Amino acid sequence: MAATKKKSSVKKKNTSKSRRPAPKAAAKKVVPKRPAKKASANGIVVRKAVAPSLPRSDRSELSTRRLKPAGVAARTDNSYVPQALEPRWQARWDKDKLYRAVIDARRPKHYALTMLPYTSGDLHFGHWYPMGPSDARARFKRMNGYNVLFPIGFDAFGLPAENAAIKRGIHPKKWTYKNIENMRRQLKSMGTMFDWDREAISADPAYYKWTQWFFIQLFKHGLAYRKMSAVDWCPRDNTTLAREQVVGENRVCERCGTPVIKKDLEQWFFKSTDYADQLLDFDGLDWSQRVKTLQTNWIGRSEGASVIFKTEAGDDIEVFTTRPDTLWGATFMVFAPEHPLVDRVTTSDHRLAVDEYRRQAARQSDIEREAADKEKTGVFTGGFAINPVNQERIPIWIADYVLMSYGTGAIMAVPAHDARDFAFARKYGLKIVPVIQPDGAELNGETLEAAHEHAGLIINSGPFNGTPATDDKGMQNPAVKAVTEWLESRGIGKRAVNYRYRDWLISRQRYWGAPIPMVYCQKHGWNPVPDDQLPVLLPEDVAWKPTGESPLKLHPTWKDAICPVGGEPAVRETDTMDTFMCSSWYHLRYLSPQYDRGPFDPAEYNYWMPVDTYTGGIEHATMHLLYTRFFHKAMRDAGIVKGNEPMLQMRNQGIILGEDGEKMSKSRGNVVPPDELVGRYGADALRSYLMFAYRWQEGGPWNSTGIEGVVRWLRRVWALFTTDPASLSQILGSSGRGGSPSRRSNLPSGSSADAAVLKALRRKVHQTLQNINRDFEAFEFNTIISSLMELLNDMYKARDAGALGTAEWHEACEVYLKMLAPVCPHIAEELWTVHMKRPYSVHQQSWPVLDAAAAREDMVEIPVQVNGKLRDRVTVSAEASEDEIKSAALASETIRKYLEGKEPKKVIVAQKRLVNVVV
RNA sequence: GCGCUGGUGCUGGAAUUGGCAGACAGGCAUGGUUGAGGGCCAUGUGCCGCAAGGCGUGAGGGUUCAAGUCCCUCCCAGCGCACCA
Repeated sequence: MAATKKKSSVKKKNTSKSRRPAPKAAAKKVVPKRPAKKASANGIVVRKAVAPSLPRSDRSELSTRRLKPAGVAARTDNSYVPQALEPRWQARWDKDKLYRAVIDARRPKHYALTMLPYTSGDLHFGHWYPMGPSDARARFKRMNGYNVLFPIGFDAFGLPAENAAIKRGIHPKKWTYKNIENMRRQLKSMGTMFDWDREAISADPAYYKWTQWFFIQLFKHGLAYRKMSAVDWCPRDNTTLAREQVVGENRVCERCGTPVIKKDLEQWFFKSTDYADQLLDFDGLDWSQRVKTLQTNWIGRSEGASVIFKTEAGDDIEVFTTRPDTLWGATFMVFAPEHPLVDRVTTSDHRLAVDEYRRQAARQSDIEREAADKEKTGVFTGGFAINPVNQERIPIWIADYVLMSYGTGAIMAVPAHDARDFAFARKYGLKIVPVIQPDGAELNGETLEAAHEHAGLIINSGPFNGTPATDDKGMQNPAVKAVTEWLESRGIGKRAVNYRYRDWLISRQRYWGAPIPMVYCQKHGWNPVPDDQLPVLLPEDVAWKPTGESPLKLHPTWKDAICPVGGEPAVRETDTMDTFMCSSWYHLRYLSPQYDRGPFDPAEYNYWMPVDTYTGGIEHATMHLLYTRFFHKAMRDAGIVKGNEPMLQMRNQGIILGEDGEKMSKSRGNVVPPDELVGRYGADALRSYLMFAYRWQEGGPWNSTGIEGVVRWLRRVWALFTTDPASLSQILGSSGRGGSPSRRSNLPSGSSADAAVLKALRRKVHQTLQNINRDFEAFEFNTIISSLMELLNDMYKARDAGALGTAEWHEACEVYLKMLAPVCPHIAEELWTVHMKRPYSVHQQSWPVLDAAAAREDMVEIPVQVNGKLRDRVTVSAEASEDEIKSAALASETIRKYLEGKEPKKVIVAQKRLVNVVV
């Protein structure tokens, strides 16, 4: 995925909080939280030693009352040292190919996909944050019996790599592949279950061969075309950009923030607009409303009518309007300055002014021209048009608020009911005729102060007077519908739909990308390179610094080719493809990265596709996520893939900000380097902290003290499972299967726990399991960790109450480590395999089965309210009837006191969970 | 302007379908353990109040026995789109 670097300001949380009195807020910003501690250059607190602090946790354990006599003084070598055990397990899993995913028709498949990283050099929190939890969830699915494919690869082509390479004077290829090596190591250090045998790199010839092949398929199906047009050009990166890569009010380059300019160029486009309506259909997609809305707005569909006006000379002027019901109020027309009919309608006495205005408009940048608050300007052409509904002769103006790029470049202006037209009419003294009368008002064009853009009854409109018009645009508006049908019956207009969406511009005048596999000859025009000549290799001996010309064009021989049709000398296309083309199909390459008879092995496709869950950033909503949907639909129509959508379920994580609440960036010095944190706390701690500290969809600022919480938790986990040799032997002793939970282990236990303690322990275990099952499915990772913390706290209490050595204790330990395994794969493996001596690997165990009956409470504490206010609680059996609960509540002395002898008006027993007494 | 999110203690955040607001952590405070420091353990910690008690999920209203949750109006913040006819 191409890295998106948006300049937009970063989200600030807690609005209500930021409204607090200024001094406090200011103080909060300035005063460091931990004044006494030394901070390193990157803002991370430096402890005395980078290595884990020594066997402290153990010692603390020893100091607890119960364990003191246990005679474990020699245990100091047994502390939790993630730095030692994590790499050991990673190597073992790797060696054993533990996470290799192969087709297995007997098991249900689960394709878990996380957005592939861009090869920018270092893994940062932008990668950890989505990948850690995605990995945990993939592991959860795997333990639940799914055959899980969780692949990874690298988005390796593109501008950022090329720019970085230029800056350093290294060849982009060298730079990129060096980064990949480093990133691979970092991804492994996270303890992820990626199937490395399926790794795919978009800059490998074996990969881009098929990217090129897909281009040719699009071309063959009429979906790739070349067109001369005014395209967005980044003057700094020296390349064209897709509409989607131009962002913000100031229309800047999405990567470098430079304002883009327009340039007339002949470029390759994909006809993505053919799929506009299908892309608006999210049926069957479990995606967030946010992404669906972003895509819907981006496509910008509007329904209305196209209406044919005539010039006095008889030329047709087609306009698009969402409000054909206001046609009778169209008192002038406005053309975009570039409109082809401008020359023909302009009269000689207005030519000078018109030409001058057009020159000015052409000189202005898009930014100036599109500024919404700019006062509208325009000039009269001297020409007139005939309104087809009432034969009125109306003046034609040109103005730069009408865009050639939307609709037809000409509009009918209805000043009485459109704010822009109104402003224009008032400024230039044009006629204003109201055609929609709001309830109880009498609009007058002379005195109207603002356009009336709301509902009312149609007036001044011949056959439609009296028709009610609503606020709705499109055919939901009865007036629009009626007028459109009338226009159609008379042949002067028809129903029409317009989109904001543009075709996808994919040509790039840069070096580091997949060459566009097309050849041009004078006789046969543009033709695709034959399949047996793919890939069109990207040459390495090229001066790849951007000059504005495609670097490949400057190569002495590369562009020389033979026309595949007639064999004449021909020229290769020297532009490369937008990297978003590479990332539109990477999920398919993962299926069979070595396959060379097609982009993917059909057998793999049939088993694994579609993607079941997709995770990644929302910043790609109108880019990658829209492109890949378009790509899939186009390839479906070409018969290459199946189904309507490539990714069924998607969840988007938020962003981790720097500790100062600002977006992490090197220049701000607030970047938190994951490698350093792994070195200090271990991957398990980092994984679980990132899950615990935020609502995953929200993200938030990094907090270097907050991580201490999960570090403590993991030390306590370690301590519980390792400090007491008695518990260890008993766990081993009862580890044979078939031990019914209620049966005591027959090993010497010294257990003093009573049945209630054990029952409560088992209840808590299964309640936790129930919650964790639910939370994994719902991507609610923070409560998974807090549930595990809660259970651990209860296990400590149960241990202190003498639960050690019982079957319930054994079950709790086993279930605990299985639930911990997806979240903290290393510590769970170590405790499971080494300390509990259970069969390697914990990651190949099946998920614990929920005992719903055990999770149920048998005595419940029921809050009793009087008039909705909590006054007392009564404890009743979970089986108690509503009547029994009611009498128990009314028997309470506290409640009787509140009743003051009166009879309650009403007593509500809510789902056996609460009693409310109404007096 | 339009659209989508969201607003809960000092902080991050919990709260299945409307049913005990503040789980779990961080921070802070007090005590214990320790040669010291760190670590660990225990207890406390929404706000007001001496207390009884009252108040409390952005603001105001409504529905309901009961509202963080549903409805209406508004405010604030983030993000997206934006002269789109």
